[in-house]
Amino acid sequence: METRELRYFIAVAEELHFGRAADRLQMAQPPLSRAIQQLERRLEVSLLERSGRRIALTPAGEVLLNEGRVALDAVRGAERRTRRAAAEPGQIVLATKAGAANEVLTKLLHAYRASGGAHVDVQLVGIGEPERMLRDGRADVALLHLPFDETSGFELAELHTEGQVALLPLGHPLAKRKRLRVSDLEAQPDLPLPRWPEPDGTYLDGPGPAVRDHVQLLQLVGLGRACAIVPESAPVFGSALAVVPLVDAEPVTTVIAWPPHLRSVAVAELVRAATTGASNEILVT
Amino acid sequence: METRELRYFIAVAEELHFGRAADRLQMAQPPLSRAIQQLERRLEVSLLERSGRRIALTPAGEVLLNEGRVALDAVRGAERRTRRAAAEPGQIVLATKAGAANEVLTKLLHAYRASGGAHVDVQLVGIGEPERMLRDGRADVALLHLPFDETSGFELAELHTEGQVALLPLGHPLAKRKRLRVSDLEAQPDLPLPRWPEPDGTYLDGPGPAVRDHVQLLQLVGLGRACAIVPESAPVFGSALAVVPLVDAEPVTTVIAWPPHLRSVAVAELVRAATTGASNEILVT
DNA sequence: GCTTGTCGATACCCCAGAGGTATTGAACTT
DNA sequence: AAGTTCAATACCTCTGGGGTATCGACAAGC
Repeated sequence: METRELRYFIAVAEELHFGRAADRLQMAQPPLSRAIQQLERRLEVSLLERSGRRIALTPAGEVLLNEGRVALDAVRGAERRTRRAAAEPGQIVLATKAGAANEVLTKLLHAYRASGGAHVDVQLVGIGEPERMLRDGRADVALLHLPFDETSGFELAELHTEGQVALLPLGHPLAKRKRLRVSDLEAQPDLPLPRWPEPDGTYLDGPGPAVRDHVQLLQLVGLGRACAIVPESAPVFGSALAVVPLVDAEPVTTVIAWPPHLRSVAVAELVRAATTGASNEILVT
Repeated sequence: METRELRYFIAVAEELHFGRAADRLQMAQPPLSRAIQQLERRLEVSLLERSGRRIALTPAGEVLLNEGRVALDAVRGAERRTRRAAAEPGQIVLATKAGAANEVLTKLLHAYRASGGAHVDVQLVGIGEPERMLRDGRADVALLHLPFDETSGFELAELHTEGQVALLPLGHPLAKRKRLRVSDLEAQPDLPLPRWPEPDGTYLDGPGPAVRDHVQLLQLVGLGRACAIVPESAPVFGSALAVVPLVDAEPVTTVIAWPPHLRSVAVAELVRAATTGASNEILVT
């Protein structure tokens, strides 16, 4: 199976519409229809249910959609990392969520520099981006946050675990409490929890305001439009917000993640610096 | 980048010889040379060092070799699992090393059957094969053994941990001891430890006999040609061998592994049955 | 009911490019 | 210097991927 065929199938499977898929692939519809038929003939598998002019995925089609996405990411990752290895020899790209894991990151970079490591290009990006960048090869390592990021397929080392706190507007009744439970926050219809984007960038329906980044979140809380649950170390800047510990929120673990089977000495050295600096252990080897 | 190009490059990078690589790919040498040049031109990266008529990999070439292997496996895995999903709906292929993890496996299958799961096709295969089968899609789940198998890129759940024991021919001086250390075995030049195959099927040089499977191993020990270090639960059948506990051998952990991002309900159910039956926890989610 | 619009499949054409053979030319070996 | 090895080049063939025009089935509108 060629990556071209995979790209075509994934486009069709996601759009469930040959015309739109062809559009997205910048090609005409007839060759796309033919390519999918040919793929089905070669695999000897029916991937699409063509009842009338509606199309739906067969169970086998579902499998190829899921596995194909992973495979395509792996190919793209290989290509990008090869390009970067040639263009900037010895350089490493580290991706992390802007505003998160600040202390961990600075400690990590200091330890790495002290050990004489190569140049690290730190990319501070949006929600969910570090994971995507690591998957498609735009990054060599990433700092991810469990349980929010999907880490399957990566190798990990744990760096830091912390509790979460509630952010509330000053003057709110709950703001004076010494500690809170998550259910206390959920019981406030006037102060809903915000909605974060799904991996595909869309938002699920719900009462809370849709939120994109940390700054926006702080602003919304300050305006009394939402409350929030954030890791203890999340910066609150000078915002006039109340911070109340949560006793039953899931703890957040910061991990350093890298693609499997990595042989890059630079990345290995960075991981070593990170883990010995934080004196933590490796989860998966 | 197309999988064809990846296949070609990997063949050349492994053989470091266009003629042999072309041979392996069942094609003529000139089109292969051209394909690689074209790949380098498209990526704008020099992958091979052509000094005279010798060939060597550039650093970028090393990256592409490593990452490309993983990516190719992912594509092949997607294809095979799609084929199997269509050919045998609901069926799961579980791969494990023949003769290993017997009790764990039977307990697992019982728990799964009790929970009303689908049909499981159990493949008992050779050293290192379960891992390969999981990587290239011939299996949906595998029982692997840490620290021997390479588990990077998979999701895992721990099932069982056990110590290792020494196997010695009856009558050997060490056979009467109550316990041994690994260094005791290594200090016996007349009774070397056997050599197991590397992932590529070749054997490293060394004093011990090259060994392929468990039966062969038991025979060699019985003949007084080798000693062995095996997990406690490894079956010794009726062989007349001495079994002595080892106090400092690395413990062996049996894990159930599956490809990342799996949405198959059948596999999820099997993993659930395995972990609740063994009452153990999941390592990576 | 007939029309119109939508959407996937078919028919037919074109040419980029993948693969083959014959050959060259550079780099080692003897 | 002659011979050998091995990648690169020249040149040819033809598969098959992509385009346009069109058909045929189905749904909605009047």
